[in-house]
Amino acid sequence: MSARSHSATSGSASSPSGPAGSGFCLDDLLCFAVYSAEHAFTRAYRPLLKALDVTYPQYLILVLLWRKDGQSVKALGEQLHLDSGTLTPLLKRLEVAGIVRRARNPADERVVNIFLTDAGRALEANAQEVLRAMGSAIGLCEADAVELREKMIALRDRLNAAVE
Amino acid sequence: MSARSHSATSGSASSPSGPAGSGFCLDDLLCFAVYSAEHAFTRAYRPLLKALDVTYPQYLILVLLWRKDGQSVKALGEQLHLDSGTLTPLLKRLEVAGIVRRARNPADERVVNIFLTDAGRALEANAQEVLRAMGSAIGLCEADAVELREKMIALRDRLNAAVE
DNA sequence: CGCAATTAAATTGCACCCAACTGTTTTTGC
DNA sequence: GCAAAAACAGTTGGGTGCAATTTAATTGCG
Repeated sequence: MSARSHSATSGSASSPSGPAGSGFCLDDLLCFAVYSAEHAFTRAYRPLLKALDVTYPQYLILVLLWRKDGQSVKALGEQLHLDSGTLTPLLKRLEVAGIVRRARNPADERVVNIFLTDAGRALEANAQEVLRAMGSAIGLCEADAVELREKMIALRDRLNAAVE
Repeated sequence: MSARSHSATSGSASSPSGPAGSGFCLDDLLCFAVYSAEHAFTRAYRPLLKALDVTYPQYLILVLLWRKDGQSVKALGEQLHLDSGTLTPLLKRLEVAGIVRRARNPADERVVNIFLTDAGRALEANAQEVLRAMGSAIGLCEADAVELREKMIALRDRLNAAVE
């Protein structure tokens, strides 16, 4: 008898707006709430990141590198939950843009380490402005944002665990 | 003096795991929590939806059509926050799969209405099983799931409002 | 009525994301 | 030592998502 909650059954009284059909409402689904919030974040970031000339996933890579430079493709992938099929072309684009440098690890030729260029490091200053703008767009006090973030991380980890 | 919270400043004491660098930690960012939770949902749905032979965005379209058949491309797009550039090829794939039928609206030839086929309607029964499995993977009681969902929807709407 | 503005889909081009596979390099098990 | 297994990045192909443009149909205003 494990957890059995739905948040998304076709439940009797949960859809005040439903005009027709037998199905459930999209806004009843937690998965859709997360799906559409994610798109809203991407949309909100887009104009801000245009100033840095990077996309949102590229920005997440930069966040990791600003914190710790020279990480391997695998290490970056584990933190973002992305594999080389996504990362290799993305990192190549960052390299072409002059933001990172890719270098085989001499001690282990299987590994490629990613290093920020001077230009890549310089972007961090601009990113502070992005953070500030997003903080105000989110429109939550610090405590509420932290609580929501922790719940999302916990949800993510449970979902990942359920897929093994 | 509008809202000014970040949930994501490089804040003093928020990163217990931080080994290096000047930047902030990825898990400190609410946007990343949502980003990775969304991917976790997609990953969790993938094996379940494989039984129906549809992808996750295709499933969301079906949820809308099960509720109300014959909606226009525009109507579907407004509910999913997607435009015709995404929907047209997706709906064509559903049509090729024999799940929906696309038909120009005789009353307004600009509009294309999407109708479920018998096969498309038949999938709804299987979807109940998907819902049940996701409910247990989410691992939240109904009340917590509803609360989290409402907070995500509110966050999404604030973000969308911030982009105009 | 007639034509400009608007609306709906479709198209094009680019970036992301994943599954499946390939080619090296390193580690392991004997 | 050396062959099998594992690890890592890269490649390919298909689906998603969005900006910008195009085409066709409708509306609205003079």
